[in-house]
Amino acid sequence: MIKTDQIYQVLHQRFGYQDFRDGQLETITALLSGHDTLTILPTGAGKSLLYQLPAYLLPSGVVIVSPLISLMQDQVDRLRQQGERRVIMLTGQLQGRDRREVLNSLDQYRFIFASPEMLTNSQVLQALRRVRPSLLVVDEAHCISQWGPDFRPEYLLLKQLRVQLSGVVTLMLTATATPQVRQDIIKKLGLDFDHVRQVIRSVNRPNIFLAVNRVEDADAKQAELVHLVKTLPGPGIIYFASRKLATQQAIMLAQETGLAVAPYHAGMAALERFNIQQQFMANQLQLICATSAFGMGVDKTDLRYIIHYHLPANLASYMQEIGRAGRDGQQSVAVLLYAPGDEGLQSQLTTIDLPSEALLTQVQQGKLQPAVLGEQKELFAFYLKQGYSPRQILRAFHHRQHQLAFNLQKMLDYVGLDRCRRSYLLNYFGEEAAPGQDACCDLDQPDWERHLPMPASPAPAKGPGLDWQARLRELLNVKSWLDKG
DNA sequence: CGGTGGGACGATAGCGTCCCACCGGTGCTCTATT
Repeated sequence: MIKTDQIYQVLHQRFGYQDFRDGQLETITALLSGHDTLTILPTGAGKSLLYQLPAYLLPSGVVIVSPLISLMQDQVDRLRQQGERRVIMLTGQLQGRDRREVLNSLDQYRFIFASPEMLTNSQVLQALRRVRPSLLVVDEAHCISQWGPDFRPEYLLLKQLRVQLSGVVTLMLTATATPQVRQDIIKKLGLDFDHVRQVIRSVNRPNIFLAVNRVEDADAKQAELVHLVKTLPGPGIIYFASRKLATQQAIMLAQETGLAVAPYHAGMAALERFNIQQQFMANQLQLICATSAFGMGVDKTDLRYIIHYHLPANLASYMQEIGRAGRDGQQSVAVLLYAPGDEGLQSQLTTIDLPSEALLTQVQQGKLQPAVLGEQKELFAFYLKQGYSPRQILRAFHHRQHQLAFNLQKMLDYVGLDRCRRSYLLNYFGEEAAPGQDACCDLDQPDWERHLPMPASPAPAKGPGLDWQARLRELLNVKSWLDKG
């Protein structure tokens, strides 16, 4: 049994902190006494320490499941800066002899980072079984619920991974999860809800003002967007549900406002995406026009506004996206622009084209190639390979469709509210309504745009060789934003 | 659902209008060609 003073000793000596922050000791104690734990803490609250510290008290390695290679890279870099050398990242980059060597000596690593896809590879799994890890960490655990069923189904195989690792103690980490999502995460990992310790802190962000600006049509929305970007101090992010529009509006806003703007979406080259994120962090860009691809791992503290040009798919995504504002505690705003009919795009995006049962059956029996299943062929092939019957698969997807439609409806209900938006959001996240506060939402303060105590924008950085306008021209010249839409 | 691009058509020489089909987000890994 590990004692509390041993925990503090590691905290002082290894990490150089005097004391824990809210939720940290509770989580670490639960893990070290063998309890599976779900911890929900806001970004910046020190979630990495929750597994880094136990790693120095446990007898074997810690496996961390992460949805993005860039997130893993950040963690690996940070650990190496702290002087930790026993860190490895298992990705598709690691091939051939290097890969064999790493897998053969996997037990010498203290921190093993990997994607869910990599963890279900049979060679990796075999190596992991030899390691007998002491702790499995699921970072950004809401991805299991959000992405697992219809985008990255390997997330659902983590349940089997846990069994094969003899029910390894599991830590689930996220910044936002509704009660429904919490239950879903626990269930999809094959854990028993009643036996999982939950360390949950409020998702309320009192310094983020909430507003919905209703407009008549696309033209009015355009005008409102320009008005907001000219009025609100930056830096900021505008979210779109289409790559093309994100790119077009970035160009338009650069011209209209003279700000340093760049688009960001998954159709752009990795290097370009990396550069844009770096420039944004360094204040060389003041505004990003992005799809939902932008955000995870973006830890910029002084974001002043998040505007949504389109509806997000659900309130959980909305909360994650607006939660990127105001991490410095200063006044910030989240404005959702809504024109009648906007929900059409999002409802289309969340519609899965379901094949007929007959077609699925023929693919299952090998009479037809999975290609006949259309764009979602890999997804359906995955479930068939897992041994589900066509009927089971279709039933599950019908259920999923209802759930997605229901979640979108909740998002629309938020738009149409006639009472405090914050109370509604907090209720949705299973919390009591917060006590009244000065700057809350547009329904309490319709004239908010004139009265919010917004801090000034930081001066854009203009170091030598960091001229954003030249960068913009360069990007425009290669037309890469437009070609890859 | 709504925006957009292409083609047909009409009325008359360079272009407007209408209709229809199509598209729209998120990332990992592995494998076969340039």
